[in-house]
Formats: sequence, C-alpha cells, structure tokens
Amino acid sequence: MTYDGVLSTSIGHLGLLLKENQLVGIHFLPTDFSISESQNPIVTKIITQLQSYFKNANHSFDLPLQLEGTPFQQKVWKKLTEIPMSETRTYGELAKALNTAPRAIGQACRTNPIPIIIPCHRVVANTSLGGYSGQTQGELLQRKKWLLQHENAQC
DNA sequence: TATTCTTTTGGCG
DNA sequence: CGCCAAAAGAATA
Repeated sequence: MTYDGVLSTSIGHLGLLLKENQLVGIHFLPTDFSISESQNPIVTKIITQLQSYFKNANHSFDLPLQLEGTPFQQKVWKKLTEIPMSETRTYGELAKALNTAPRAIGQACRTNPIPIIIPCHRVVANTSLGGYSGQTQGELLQRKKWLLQHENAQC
C-alpha cells in the first residue's frame, strides 16, 4: 500500500491517505517504514500541522477533511473535534449530548478513519480508559495514553 | 435481514 | 473489591 505522505511522529510513523486534495485516512505505520517526501502542497500542510501538534498540543487543526461515512458518524466525528484540549469525555457524555446510546459512540469511534486529527483518543470509557480503534490493550492504547499525557502536560 | 461490535449497568461471590 | 452476564444502538455483509 502506498501513501500520499509518511510522517514521523513521537508515537511512530503516520501514513496519510489523500483523495482529491483532501485527507481521507491516517494509518499507523511501523517505525521502519520508509518516509516518503511529498510534493503535494496539501500533504506538506498536513504534515506541518501534525508536527506542530506533536510539538505543542495546543494546536488546532485546520485541514481539508473528507469524512466519508453515515450521517451519524459525521455527527459524532464533528462532535469529537469540538472537544477542547486536555479534556476527556466519556462515551456516556457524548451519548447524552447526541441523544443516543454510548455504544453507538464507540462504534463511530472505532470506525473513525482519521485518528489524531479526530480526537477519538480523548474519548474514554466511564470506568476504564476505554478502547482505541477497537483495541483495549496493546500499542494502540500506548499511543492513546501518550497523546493524553502530551495534552495534559500542556495544561 | 441477521450478525457483530461497542460500552454501561446491575447482581453475586 | 472484582468478575460475569445482559442490554441498547448502530454499522456491516
């Protein structure tokens, strides 16, 4: 699989998937993945903003996203982007805000095509840390923990 | 249309 | 205090 751009971050390499000059997906890549420089100005902008975020969590993304999904997912994802920095919200809270069930939030979070930019890592379960992309333990959770710690350190 | 996936909640040892 | 089972909503094949 080829990516439109590969970015090296503190939690590993990130692969950017673009479509019509719009970001449609981000994949976590192994650290030994070869970094490919981008000639597309949009890719450069995305990489710049991502690096800025990883350097300083107090950075708001301003990127052209193409959220392909059901209206419910788009609603949830948009709500996720409105979560302030260094703030975590539980599935129950989001469900109450959207007038739906917490499990539906988890579904939308699991099918989130663009991690990091859509702060699905700020969504945690009520009792435990919750899951991340359907994984309740493993490398994904470590990245989630890193991101939360990164944002908490800023405030 | 049926299966799967997600978290929350309640009860029991 | 920790573990197990059931429930409700949505996505996917």
